[in-house]
Amino acid sequence: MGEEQEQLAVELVAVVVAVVSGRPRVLTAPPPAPGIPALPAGPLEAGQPSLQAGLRSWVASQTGRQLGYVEQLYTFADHDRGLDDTSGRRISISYLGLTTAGAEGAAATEGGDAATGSAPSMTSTTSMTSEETDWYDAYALLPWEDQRDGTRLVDEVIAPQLTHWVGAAGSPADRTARRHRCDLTFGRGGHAWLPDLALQRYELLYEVGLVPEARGAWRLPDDDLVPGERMIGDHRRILATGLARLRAKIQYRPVVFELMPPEFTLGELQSCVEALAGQALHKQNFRRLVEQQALVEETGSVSSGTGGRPARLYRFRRSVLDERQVAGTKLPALRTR
Amino acid sequence: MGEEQEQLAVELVAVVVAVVSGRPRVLTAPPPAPGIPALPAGPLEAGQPSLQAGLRSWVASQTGRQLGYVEQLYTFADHDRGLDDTSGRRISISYLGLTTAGAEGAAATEGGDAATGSAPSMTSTTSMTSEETDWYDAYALLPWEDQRDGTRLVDEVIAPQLTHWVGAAGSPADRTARRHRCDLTFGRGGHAWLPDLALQRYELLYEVGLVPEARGAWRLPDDDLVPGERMIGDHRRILATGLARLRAKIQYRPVVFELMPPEFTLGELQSCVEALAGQALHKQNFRRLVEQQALVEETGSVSSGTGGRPARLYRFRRSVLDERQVAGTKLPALRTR
DNA sequence: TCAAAAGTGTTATCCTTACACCCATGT
DNA sequence: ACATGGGTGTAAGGATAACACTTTTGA
Repeated sequence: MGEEQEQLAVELVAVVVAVVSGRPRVLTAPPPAPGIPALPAGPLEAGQPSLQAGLRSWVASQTGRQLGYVEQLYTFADHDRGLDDTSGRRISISYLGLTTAGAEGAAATEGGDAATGSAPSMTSTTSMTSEETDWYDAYALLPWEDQRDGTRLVDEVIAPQLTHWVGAAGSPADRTARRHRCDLTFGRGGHAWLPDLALQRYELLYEVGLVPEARGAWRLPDDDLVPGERMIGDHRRILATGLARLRAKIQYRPVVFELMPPEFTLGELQSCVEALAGQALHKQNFRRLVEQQALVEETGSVSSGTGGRPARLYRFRRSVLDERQVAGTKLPALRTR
Repeated sequence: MGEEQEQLAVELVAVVVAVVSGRPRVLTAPPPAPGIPALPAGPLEAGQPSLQAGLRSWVASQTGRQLGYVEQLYTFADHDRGLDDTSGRRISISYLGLTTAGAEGAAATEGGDAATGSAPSMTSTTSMTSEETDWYDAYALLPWEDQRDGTRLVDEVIAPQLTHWVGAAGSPADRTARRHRCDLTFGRGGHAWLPDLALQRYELLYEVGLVPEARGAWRLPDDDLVPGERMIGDHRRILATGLARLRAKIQYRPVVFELMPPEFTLGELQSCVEALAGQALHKQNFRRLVEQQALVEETGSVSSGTGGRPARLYRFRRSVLDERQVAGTKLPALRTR
């Protein structure tokens, strides 16, 4: 095949998620631009036996953390990705990783390519968990994605701006198309809010220019921008991609447990799912669903000090990973608590 | 960030699928090694505004075909990918494309990155559909994936080989693990055959050495290999990835219609889904599902000469693409006809 | 004693799956 | 007439979503 291939720089980017005290967190690396957070990332190097291995080693060296579950997300490579520099094309292969925020991750799980746990870089044995500020609140970066305590942000800030954008369409047909799109992605006009559409929402905001990293003519003046901290380059887009994937995946695969400690109460499990979905769930139905599918088993002991009646402790039935390669874990999107 | 990045070659690979006379077909490019088919592929070039645009132009120039629906599949980049040469690392970004085999594809649909329809290369206006042999029968490449006419191949060829492999495990624990894996991925031992597991099945066969492209010590003698034509490099693995993705996606998104002509009967639609799934479906339920979800609308006319009673013609209700960004198209995997 | 969270029970509704049967055409 | 595929109706079972209610702790 063609031998005149363009030589390119390839970068690995990680969206590593944990849930701490009811909020999803993303692991961030020491930011190159002070004050602007960045995802852990680094160039693909020749010595790395696989993409996953490379990613693991970058995360380890930049954050002192061993990853557990990892899966490939998406490969970005277009020009015009909202990058600050104009250094030509850079290819970013992004991954989604899940851990518990507390302990160091242990064995490698799943993946896609076979990554055995690569040389642990310089930071393996010493538990050099950098300052706790490494775990960035995901909803500080994408605030509109948290719908648990009201929809004020969407109602009062985003919707009016979108309406303005709809009105500014060229033709009437264009206008209806725009309105339709806004209604769907932000769950307005009779449509339900769908947590999975996180990426579409970000892309719409970007297109409308409501987000500071949008470039060129579209970008609105600072006062009109939607709240939410920006990140380096297009890392916020990558984060939205990861969040969307995670929200979708949680509904048909038992991946939540990668975010839980070995023992947990059903309440804690529910609140973890709620944190990810950004939505409250219906308690009884959630419990039934989990039990009915035999995802967990009781440990026998109970957890005290939950504020009320002590709750039974459960552990994940690891065997379902074998039993149910595909059949699925339905943790559905209910609305009321 | 690190400036000492390794320079690498990046390749775009396309799995383009159509369904012709009840069988899924893959578009192949002029093979570099005679007799061994290859997917359309080519290096990423500087002039290409996006990955998708690059892919489209490679497919157009190698096969004279404009793509419609395109989505990113997976990025492969490990050493030891079963490549024939040892020329170091090559990164392959793979895409899944859908078309009707007959006419030239028209407008660009969906994607992920925004690709406007790129310069049509040299082969746009002239309908240079290369010889019909470009469309390779997908089940000639992955024969075990077609379960519609019996399970002889799995029962009589694959299962015995797998049993042998299970027996050759080191420890008893290893043996049960192996058996378990085989039972699940090939739907044996009481488990159902799951069409979505196409990739896992290929990977298992590769690992066991039942496939000619497997390298090194594992590869079994030619007589023990499983039937099925090989492809260049790891293109067969990429094909399996595409088939798995398509089978999964068809169940929750209305992508089948990308494979259908503008007008079709419900019977034709069903047979298309059956071809992809490699499984027969239950007629009445299929019809109800399609109608109930209002995926199609009648055109008013009927198709004659279907062998029996003339069937009503339908067309896809394009508007569902807006209405149902996520909510989904359940075309489920029923068993009986 | 009261708030807070855990946990149980029941009901209506919809979707899935399956079965049996009738209709219209070409040969 | 009969084979072939198109098309309709209906019934059983299970999963979902929503109700209301009881239990056990800490403050």
